[in-house]
Amino acid sequence: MFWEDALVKERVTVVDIARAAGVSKSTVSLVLQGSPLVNEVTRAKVNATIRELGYVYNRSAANLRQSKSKIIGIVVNDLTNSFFAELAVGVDAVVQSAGFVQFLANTNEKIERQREVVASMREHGVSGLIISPARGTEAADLAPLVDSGIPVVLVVRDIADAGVSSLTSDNHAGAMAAVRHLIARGHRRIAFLGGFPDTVVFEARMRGYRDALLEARLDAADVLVIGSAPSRAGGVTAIEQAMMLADRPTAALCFNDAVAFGVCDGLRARRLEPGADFAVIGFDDVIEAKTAVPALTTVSVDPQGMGQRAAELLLKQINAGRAEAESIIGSVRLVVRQSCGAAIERRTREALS
Amino acid sequence: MFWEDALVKERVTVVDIARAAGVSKSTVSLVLQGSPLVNEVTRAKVNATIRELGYVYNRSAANLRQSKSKIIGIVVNDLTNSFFAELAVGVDAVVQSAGFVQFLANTNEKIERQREVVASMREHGVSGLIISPARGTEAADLAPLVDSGIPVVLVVRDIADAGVSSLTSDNHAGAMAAVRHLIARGHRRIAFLGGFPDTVVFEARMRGYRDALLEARLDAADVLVIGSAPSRAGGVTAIEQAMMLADRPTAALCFNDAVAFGVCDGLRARRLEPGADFAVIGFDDVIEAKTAVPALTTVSVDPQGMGQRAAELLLKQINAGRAEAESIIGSVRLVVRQSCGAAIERRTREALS
DNA sequence: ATTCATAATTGGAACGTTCCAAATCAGTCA
DNA sequence: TGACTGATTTGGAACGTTCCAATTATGAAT
Repeated sequence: MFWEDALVKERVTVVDIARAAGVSKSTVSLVLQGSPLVNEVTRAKVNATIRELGYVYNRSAANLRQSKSKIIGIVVNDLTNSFFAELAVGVDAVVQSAGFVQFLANTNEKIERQREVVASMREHGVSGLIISPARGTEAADLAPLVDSGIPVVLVVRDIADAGVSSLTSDNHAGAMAAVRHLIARGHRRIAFLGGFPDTVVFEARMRGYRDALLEARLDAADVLVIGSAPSRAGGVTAIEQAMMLADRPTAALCFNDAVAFGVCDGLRARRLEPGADFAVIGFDDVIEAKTAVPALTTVSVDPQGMGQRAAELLLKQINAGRAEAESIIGSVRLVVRQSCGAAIERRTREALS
Repeated sequence: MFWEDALVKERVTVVDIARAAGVSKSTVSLVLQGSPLVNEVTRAKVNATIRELGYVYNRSAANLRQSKSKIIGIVVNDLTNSFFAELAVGVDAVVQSAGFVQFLANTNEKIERQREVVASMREHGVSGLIISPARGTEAADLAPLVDSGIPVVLVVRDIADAGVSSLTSDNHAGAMAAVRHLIARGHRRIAFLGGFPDTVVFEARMRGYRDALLEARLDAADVLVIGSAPSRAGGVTAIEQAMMLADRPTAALCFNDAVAFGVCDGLRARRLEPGADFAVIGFDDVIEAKTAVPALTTVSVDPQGMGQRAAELLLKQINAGRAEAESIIGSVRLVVRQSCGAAIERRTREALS
């Protein structure tokens, strides 16, 4: 074992570079920032010494001086859900290319946790924040952030009167499209399964479901909407409950894809084949939706693209200084695959003709 | 529209607090750090003014002064894979409780991207790094990090001679256990499906598979190991290829759960029921494994727990200054559920008796 | 030679903390 | 009273950048 003395030597700074390259620290700083003011040959010399001495830029110092950072924060309420994981990679992709790095925190729907992480991010001087707020978050919770002029963009769940930008999807229209499709396929008893009833997303999707039913003068019975955790496990319990009903549904729109997968699982547990014996439609279009069997018919909100757009919106606001809050409602489209039984029906129809 | 003048006023700092509370900035600093040196009444007074003026601590400044931060970095190669998402939430949970915040970056297996994010994290002065290295990462890629004394813990994939701590799982033993189980259930033609053959994880699991076969004097034909992307889609293609074989397998150990789900999908596409007509075993035990139908038999590595342990190991090293590199090989256990057909066999056996 | 413009470089004062050494305070004891 | 405690408090110099204003070098025009 050696004493590794080399490790103990102190950090190399711009003045070390300056001394070694025979210029002033100001010049080194200019080079670091890629300023066009410095002469090509000195720039080369400086860059050479930087490499040679193994200099690493100290962003803490820079942040302190300029009172701004190349950091953005992203806080989600459930990273375990593919939807949010994909959202995060979408964000990551664009912030990385912009030379930013992201703090990521998971709140697990705990509002206290959220308060802590947001405070911590503020102390670290994030330049902006993308947040999918935990259930029960109020405008007041975001106030300190927006008062201090930090751009915030809400994703997925909007908060009324928060005065910040938001990026949501057209949940109402998506749900309507899905239910209309089921009705067109001949279904008359359609359930709405999964999700926490006290969220604005649930509310919007459920309203879309109901409006489509009403439009077709169908029964929108309360027993047919069954809440649950918005997870695969929640889907299993929701479909079980639905199958207890005296007058069983023959199709369901699910709160999200995770629930839809759970519903398929629950169906199979009862020896029912999703897509053939029961139509199921999801919401989100997570990556597995395409490859699952049966492939999931779902309302595509493109989580990764949503993350990208959120990040772009945030960066725009950061660069613009203080920008107007804008609310974007992303459009959404029904992508018809196997799980709603459409393909099977087509096949039988073809066989008959 | 108002001109929101209030927003423009500059940041409040410790000297503002000091002035307002009638003490020196040193005292305020002491209070901030919870030092026992300060008198209770002044502490209270200071805390009051802090709240009153809406002070927010500037960690950039503190980091600069103390040349250390409360930031750790975590870089994963595919956040879209539930395994890594869960790993990340495990890490998040423990670092958050320790008052740290995490930079999270996704490399998408791009080694260039990885280089960039690691460099960026270094500039930001992370106190430690948890990394699941991208395919093809070499010890040399981590050298600058370890030379500068930043603790690093490798997760999932170890790198030979990197001189850093690592936390992997006993892939060889897990694979053996799984295959032994299949053999005990009467299977004789067992495939190994999915994964990139040039990774150490693949290598270890495949060796375990092979050793179990050899142990039982069974044929370990090369055609039965079929690589693919370690994803759901990869699983679909792998099983398709396996079913092309003249002498088809009746069971498969899959590289990971994502592949296993894909294999189930592919089986169903051919009207084969996983668990009844074909036994499949996964690897990882991601959260959906339990609720899927059929519930997935899999080798449990507890990704979230793994993230936690990795974070604990890292924090230990950070606190200890310079610690010995330790390699932990997490133990692993086969959790038998439905997809390997065990339950079904038991049922038929019971029916016969 | 002098002036002027332009290009390139530079010293030094910030930024908001922490931390050391030193100073002040309030008792206590001779 | 004065010296001696222990408990609190406090200036001021760092930390590694950036940025302003000012300086020097270079060359062209007079």
